[in-house]
Amino acid sequence: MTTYRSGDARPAADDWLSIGEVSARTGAAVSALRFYEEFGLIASQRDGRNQRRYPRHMLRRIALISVAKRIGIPLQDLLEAFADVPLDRPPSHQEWQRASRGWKRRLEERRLTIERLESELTGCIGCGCLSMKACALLNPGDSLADDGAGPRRL
Amino acid sequence: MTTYRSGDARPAADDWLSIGEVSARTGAAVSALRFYEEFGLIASQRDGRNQRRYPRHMLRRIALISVAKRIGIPLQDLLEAFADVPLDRPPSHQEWQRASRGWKRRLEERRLTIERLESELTGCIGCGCLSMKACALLNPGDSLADDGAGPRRL
DNA sequence: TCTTGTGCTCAACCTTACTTGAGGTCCTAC
DNA sequence: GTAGGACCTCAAGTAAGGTTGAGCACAAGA
Repeated sequence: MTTYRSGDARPAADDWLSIGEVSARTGAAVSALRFYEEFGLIASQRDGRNQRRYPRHMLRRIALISVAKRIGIPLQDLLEAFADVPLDRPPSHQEWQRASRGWKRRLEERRLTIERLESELTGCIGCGCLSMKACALLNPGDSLADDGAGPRRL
Repeated sequence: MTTYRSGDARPAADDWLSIGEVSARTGAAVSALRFYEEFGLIASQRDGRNQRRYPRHMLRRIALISVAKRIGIPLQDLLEAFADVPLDRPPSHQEWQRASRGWKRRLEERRLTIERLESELTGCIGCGCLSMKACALLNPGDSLADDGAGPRRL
């Protein structure tokens, strides 16, 4: 992984960061940043030497991408989540708010799935009933056949 | 996707299910079940015609795998999570409990990450401060350089 | 002048988690 | 007796999310 520490390179201008600096400050690999750019999730401008320069507001965007990655949200979804957040200038308060509402919806869904599974593990397996039929989470479509030989008690 | 409806085939014996039946009852594709078996996550016996037969307790295991998949837990992790749950017989109450404790730890970690991100979106972006420096979640390593041109207010 | 550091492009490769396809076996029904 | 359905194996393909490597450019320092 080619990740460079910030300080190895001087900023070209005060408000623009090199790819190495962005990598050091966000924890995203240089190659990942180029990949995100190609994917359309982030954007950069080029300096006189054809090197990428990132405005500071891109750091927040990249940080959000990294967090989303940690919890397994696909990049395609991020593209939609960021749809109304501009790439070419610092987003306004309203723009972030609009985007964050979409984010929250996605996060909430994910959290609820996990919470259901957690309570299943406590309330169903934990209690020892081991019932497949009674378990709404493990039978999402509720479409079990009921042909005999049901759940067994130990 | 080759998923068969239960009822298309008759069970060979009351307590053993064919791969098609298991697929219909768990929602997992037939090809996925074969893959899980090769991976070591599930197991089957063969009947006289070399066809897979699954004991009923395997349904629960597969259901848990499907749920874990929905929340993005890698199969490798499941292998560890299931390490002490036997494949060859219905797991005992204690065995499920031991395994479920490991599960709960993993789930809790994931849920906490999501909760932190949710509260960030409300408390930080939502409030409009847009502060990169003050945001613990977006700066996990807390390793930001502090070279001027800080977060901007709108 | 030569090396080192940072950056560039493009193509190939990698891992995870499966799916698809080719070619074959049984069994049942028409 | 042949068609169809469910199953088998093994090999190859796919999509996501990158990483790695080759080959090159430019700038600064020893």
